[in-house]
Amino acid sequence: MVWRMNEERPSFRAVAERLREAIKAGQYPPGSTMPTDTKLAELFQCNRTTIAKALSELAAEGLVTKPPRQQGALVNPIREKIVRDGTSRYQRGQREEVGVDGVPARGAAGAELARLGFISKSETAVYRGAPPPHVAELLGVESTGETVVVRARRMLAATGPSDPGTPTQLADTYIPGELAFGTVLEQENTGSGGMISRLADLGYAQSSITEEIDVRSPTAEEAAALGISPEQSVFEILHIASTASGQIVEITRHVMPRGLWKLRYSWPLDQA
Amino acid sequence: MVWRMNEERPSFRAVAERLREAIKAGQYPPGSTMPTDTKLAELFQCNRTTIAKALSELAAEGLVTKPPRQQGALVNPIREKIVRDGTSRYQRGQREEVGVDGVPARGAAGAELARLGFISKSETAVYRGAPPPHVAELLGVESTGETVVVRARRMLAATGPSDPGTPTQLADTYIPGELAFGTVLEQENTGSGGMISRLADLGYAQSSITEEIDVRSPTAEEAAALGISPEQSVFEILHIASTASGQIVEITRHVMPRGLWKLRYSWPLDQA
DNA sequence: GAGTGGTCTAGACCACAGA
DNA sequence: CTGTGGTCTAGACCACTCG
Repeated sequence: MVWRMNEERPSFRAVAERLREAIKAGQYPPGSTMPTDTKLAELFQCNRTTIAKALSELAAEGLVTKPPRQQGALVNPIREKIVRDGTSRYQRGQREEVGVDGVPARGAAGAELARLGFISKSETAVYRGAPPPHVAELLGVESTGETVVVRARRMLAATGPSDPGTPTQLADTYIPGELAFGTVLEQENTGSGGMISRLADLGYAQSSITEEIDVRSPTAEEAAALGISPEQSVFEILHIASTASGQIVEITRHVMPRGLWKLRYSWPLDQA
Repeated sequence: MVWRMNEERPSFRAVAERLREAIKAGQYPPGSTMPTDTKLAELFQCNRTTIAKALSELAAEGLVTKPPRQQGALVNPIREKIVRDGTSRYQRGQREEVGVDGVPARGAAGAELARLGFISKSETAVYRGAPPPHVAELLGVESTGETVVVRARRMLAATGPSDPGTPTQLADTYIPGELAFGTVLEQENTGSGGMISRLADLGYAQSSITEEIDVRSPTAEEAAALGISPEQSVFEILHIASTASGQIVEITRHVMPRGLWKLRYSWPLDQA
């Protein structure tokens, strides 16, 4: 037997590194399928387990995904990270470009995707329900029954109209029922300026935003909906919008694969 | 042989879940050492490899660390996540409480740590050097030679003066040499108000901030310096400070274990 | 010298997918 | 049906640490 001695780094890491380079060099282009583990194991002269561990590293980085029950890992079609500019995306100028909803489809996110050569797609479901407990507490509603309007969106990046696209984020918006029940906010399409403008029309103009950012492991459902491997962690951004009087009128929970995004915030300093 | 059939979830995940609960229940208290893999394997009636995979999950979440060459995983002493409030920590009110440097030791971060029952410690090294390439580009300096003043800090949370503490973040600040060479910015202690006030004294008052947030795998050095397992990802926050004229006067790169922190940003909206 | 964690292999079983 | 990936086990070696 050949003994790979102290090669300074474990062999599964060396395999991962070689695969990483092969992907970057274009040997396995974006969107393509990699050889099966068995073939890679032959190629690298090692055990299938070693290949699996190496691919697991790449999956955690978001470079590839391993769709369940499908042969060969999938190379992520999106190469550069998408930038989410928190402070500019909700400003007036951006909002006017907004497409179907408060979170812009052709606005900030759409522009960033376009720069990378993708078009933005989204699926929306609107229904009455209850928010998760920590959201319910912030909104001051019960976390059971029908206390809020939920606007659940799934957003994707596609190379063209016929491409089903790669999921980029889940965004669930919760609006207290007393503001939203029976209003246009229960319609899928909220018109020009989106949800934020409609809330303003109803007398709930947003005046300040807080966003809380956490990184955690995805639930099985999230991993499936985002088409990522469970070893890749996700951003969870809790977007909290308040009126000038301090009332919280809307909370959106974004869940995004950590390998796909970069976040950016800009703000002026107090002049002392 | 006992065949664990389709138990709905793989056994390594079940083991991870039981260990997670045992830790939360206080069976393995914060800061303590868990039994060796071998003993856990006996306890759970499974192979050592299965235990290793379960512990690897917990390490990725930041619940435990597996220090190299030490027996038994270490339970993370810090239970709740520390909140880093990006928008408030650099405002004047916070900065006046600042201890030894621009990033507050007894300021914002110190207050958050105190709330969790910890005290803040830090180590600082100041020297002339070159920033990483992407930072050099932003600063408009070369990425070789001695082009900037580097203020490298390592911050820790400790339970008391005698506790060496748990590393919470690395923060490297880069200031262009033409601003900083020969000034008080090359001293370890920059006095009241910290680095930001000294830059203002020198005519480079900061007027706006941009922060870019990325989540990635740590380098081996970072994992060692932060005392985390390599499977846990880290936040990399690039903090960019500009003057009113748009000149970038300081860039700080924060590297923080993702399991230890939550980020928060707040800002007012344009009134349309 | 024993024990330990990290690594690697060989081999096995299963559910499932595609031919 | 075969092939595949996910999972698990048994067993091995190594570098290292601790008595």
